[in-house]
Amino acid sequence: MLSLTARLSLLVGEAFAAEGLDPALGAVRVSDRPDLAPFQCNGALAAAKAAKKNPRQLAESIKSRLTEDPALEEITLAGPGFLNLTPSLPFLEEQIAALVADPHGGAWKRETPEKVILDYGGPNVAKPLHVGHLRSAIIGQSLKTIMRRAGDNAVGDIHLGDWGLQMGQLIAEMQRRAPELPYFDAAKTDGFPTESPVTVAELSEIYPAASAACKEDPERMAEAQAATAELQAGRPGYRALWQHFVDVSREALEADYAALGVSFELWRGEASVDPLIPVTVDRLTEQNLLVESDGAQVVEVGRDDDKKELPPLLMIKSNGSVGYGSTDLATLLERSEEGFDRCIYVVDKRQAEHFVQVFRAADKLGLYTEEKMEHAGFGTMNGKDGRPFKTREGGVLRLADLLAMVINKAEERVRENDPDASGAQFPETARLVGLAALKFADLSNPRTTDYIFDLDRFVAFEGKTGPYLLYAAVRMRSVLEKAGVDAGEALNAPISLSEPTERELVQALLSYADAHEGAYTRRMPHVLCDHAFAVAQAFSKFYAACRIADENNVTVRTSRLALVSATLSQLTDILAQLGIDAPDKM
RNA sequence: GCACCCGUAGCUCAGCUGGAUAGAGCGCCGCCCUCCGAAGGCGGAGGCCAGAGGUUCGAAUCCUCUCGGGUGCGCCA
Repeated sequence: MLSLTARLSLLVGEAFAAEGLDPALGAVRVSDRPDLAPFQCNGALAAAKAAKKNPRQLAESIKSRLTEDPALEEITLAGPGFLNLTPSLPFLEEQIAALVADPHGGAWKRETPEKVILDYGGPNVAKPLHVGHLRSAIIGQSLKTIMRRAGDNAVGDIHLGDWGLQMGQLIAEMQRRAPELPYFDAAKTDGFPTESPVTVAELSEIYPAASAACKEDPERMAEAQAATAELQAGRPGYRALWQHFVDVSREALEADYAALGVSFELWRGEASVDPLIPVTVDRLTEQNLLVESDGAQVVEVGRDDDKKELPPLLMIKSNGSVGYGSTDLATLLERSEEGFDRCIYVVDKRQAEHFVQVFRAADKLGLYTEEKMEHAGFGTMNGKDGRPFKTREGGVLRLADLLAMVINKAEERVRENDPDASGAQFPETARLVGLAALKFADLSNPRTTDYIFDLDRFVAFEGKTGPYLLYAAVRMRSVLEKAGVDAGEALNAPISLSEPTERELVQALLSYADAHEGAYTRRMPHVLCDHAFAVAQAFSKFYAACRIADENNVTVRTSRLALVSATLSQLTDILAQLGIDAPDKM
């Protein structure tokens, strides 16, 4: 449904149109001066500039067209031509009633839903998830849910990193450590053991060792590159060993993502498109897009108007192996066969140039035009030194460790707060509170900016935090329960407004569509976080100022309960889009 | 070297399709539980929006330059 500002914009827009001006000038927004009026319209200034009229005079005529409108309690003129608007109580009551009746709960609705593929995984096989993966997973999951809420058919693909040099590094390292394993017998073509020779835990030790060895020793690097090429060429022993790596890693990853509440509809990886690489290469060749350069096969993607020379997309490396440029392009070919309207990559923003290369190559190949593919890049979590976050020991913080810390802290807090210490629900409550803290702390930062990772902030439970939102939701549920209202059901009683805090809460609720649309179109969950916080805050003020369940006047009581019910339902809806579940109590 | 991003309150950050007195949270000071959950509410102190020019009736927001920080720039992903 339309937000309150959208409704008011229509109204004021008509007045502008009646003056022979662009109705878009009637755009109404939340006021900078809430002391004067809750809403304002600055269109008269812009209109006056274009039409070379006196802004104050113009605003005056707009005002006179609206003074009698029943939707407005007051419209005043200020300064050079600002219009200050106060919606009338009956109008607000009518709007909140419409919101309660709205089948979409006041959320924004896309006119033409799209099929969207979101790529927000990208974890590497053999590497445990660390804090760097948190943003991709949480933002991607949130965007997916936000888009679904708007009506899109959105699916997530994990896009496992299972096909590049790191696989060759692992194989080469294993070969040095255990050359007697059958996987390294080049003559052997089948009958490999079904049991993995390594566990995930072992892999997570082997990988960094292999990576470090390659970094300092060119000979080791050469071995790894050779192994990568052979793996990709299909050497049976390597493929068998690789499959074990993938299987054990996937099992661990499934558990890790499940613990985070992040899901994927597609569990594909770079390797799964390997058969499509020759197809992609053929197509590129047919269209004369593939050129030889320094022994490699590349696609030129630079343009004359580029401010900076863009390197070509590397399709086949000089040693015959393929990298992520090739797998990403082949993946787009695969996805194009199933069809999508939009493909969004939720990946570290430092990859921006890579995606420009891939998108341009896909465009040249005729798969999709560039604007159908987006790189929704996100900023880095930095340490206090302004550089990518490292633990005190200098390593990366594992996601599982971070989760455990946050949940432990939440459990301490949950225990303190429970006077009768019944305790049965502690672990689950603590898990929900901890997850909410973690997710909100991350999502409330704008997607694109880097931010300082502060552990204390991630485990904070006061102020603008996930637990604050949960606390508000829990109190709403508690009030409804006390009054004998089923919290799960919408309470369809008329809402009438008498107190200022009720009015403010209603105004907050009626801006849901704006926040949802903003979060959607900008791919910015933090916009929704801000709205959720504003709603929770408006509720807390209302709760502090007004009696609800124990209000004597039955009409007022019923109205307030209905307002609480509407608030709870909206807050729950938003939390779901942030990937946050609320406990019953906390 | 070239390109991109950032510099807003003590701290962490919003606001940036130009509009009135620049917001939030934390921290700090003071107040509020004989009444629905104080993980809460109310009030207060705290800012030449990095600096300098420019465009405009109007600039944190747009343009230029300077300083400071970050990131990226083909065979890692």
